[in-house]
Amino acid sequence: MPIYALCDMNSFYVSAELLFRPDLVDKPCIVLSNNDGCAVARNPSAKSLGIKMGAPRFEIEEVIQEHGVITFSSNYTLYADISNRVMTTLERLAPSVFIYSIDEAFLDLSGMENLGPLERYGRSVVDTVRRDVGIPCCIGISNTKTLAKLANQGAKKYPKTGGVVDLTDPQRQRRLMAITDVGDVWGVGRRIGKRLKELGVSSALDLADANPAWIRKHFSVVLERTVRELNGIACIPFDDTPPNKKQIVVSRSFGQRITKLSDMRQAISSYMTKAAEKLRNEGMNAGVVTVFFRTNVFNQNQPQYSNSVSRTLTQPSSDTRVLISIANELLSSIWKNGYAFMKAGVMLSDFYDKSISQQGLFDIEPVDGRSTKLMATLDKINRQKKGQLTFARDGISQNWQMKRENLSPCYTTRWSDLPKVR
DNA sequence: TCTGGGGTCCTAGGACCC
DNA sequence: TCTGGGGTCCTAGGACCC
Repeated sequence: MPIYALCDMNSFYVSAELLFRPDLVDKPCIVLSNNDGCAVARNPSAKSLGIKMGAPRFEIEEVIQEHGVITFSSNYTLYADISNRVMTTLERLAPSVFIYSIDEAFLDLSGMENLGPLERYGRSVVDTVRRDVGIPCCIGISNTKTLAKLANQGAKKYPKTGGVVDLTDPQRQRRLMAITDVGDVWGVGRRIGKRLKELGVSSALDLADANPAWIRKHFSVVLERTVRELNGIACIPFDDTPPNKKQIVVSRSFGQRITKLSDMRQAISSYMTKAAEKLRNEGMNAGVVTVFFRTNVFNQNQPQYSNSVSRTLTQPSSDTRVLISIANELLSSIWKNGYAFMKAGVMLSDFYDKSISQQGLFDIEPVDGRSTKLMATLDKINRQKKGQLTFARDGISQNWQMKRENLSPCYTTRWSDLPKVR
């Protein structure tokens, strides 16, 4: 039987911020999403004030003022760098690591149960990450990913576990599932959780004991797999080779509403610049370009308009200039005056490997080697200093840029922001 | 007034073909 | 004029995740 450990950072974004602000550790702290829109990370002290994950800022404004909650705008450059450090540490400690998200990784411990108690191993991982990177984490261990996730939640929820739970024992699994809400099971979201409860399935244990065929009939194969995983049958492969991306999306809400086509052009062009950069990082060309935008769906008093449009390219490309020009044509085709737009984005999909797609049988245009070289040079310069070279259409004024009022410095990735020791 | 962004997987249904 | 069944491919939309 396989053995998996899930290592999950505690309040990751806040923990990353507090690494550089140890003076604030005892205060309630939260990190806000883009545009300072809602709370996406809270330390325990902020959680105890009742600030919920994803709560819009205007709803918690009172609590913030009353209790002096420290708010950080999200600083993804910082979090990505700290995440890299954690993952590198984990790779040193386990034979196989699958990075699941910026703050979570599965470790494959199969065969290691003979080397001593798994719980002791888990504790050594927690201690090492804490010592080497400074970030607190919890470990859950079991025979399937879904059970490892459950174990991890137990480790987070019950302090006396010391942040490590070995859930390989079936009796222990049942005990924990009995006191876990079905909505807290990995793979059960708000909708399905509600429907399950209406049908009398209210705990994780109820779900584990449900008939898989019945679940498949009333829900889906996805939930059926969850049932089997809760019973210790691994259905979700470990998968330590991340598959190639199938689509790239760059979208943002604006700091101020956009009403002019010229502003929207700037925004779309700058999103496409980012998307094309990601695409080249993947070593891919995109065959389909999509542009979309929408007004504020929360404000039903304003006239609403949202639309999206796609085009299939005759020649897949990763050239920023080509992609921007197509995106702008698409934008013109669906643009309407008289609306206040809140959000827009671009999507690239239908990817082809660069080295293969360049010799397609039906290529009409010869492959432009200069384009590839130009883009490579551009990426190199921008890697050294972000945003050094941009496309004129990205615009200069950019008054639609997102709001980030409490942005912390890039402590670890920009020389000028390096913390100073006095 | 103020409500994130970036992904994946699955399914139902339409278009089309024989 | 009547009008079956089976297959494939594609897309939109729903649900989930962090």
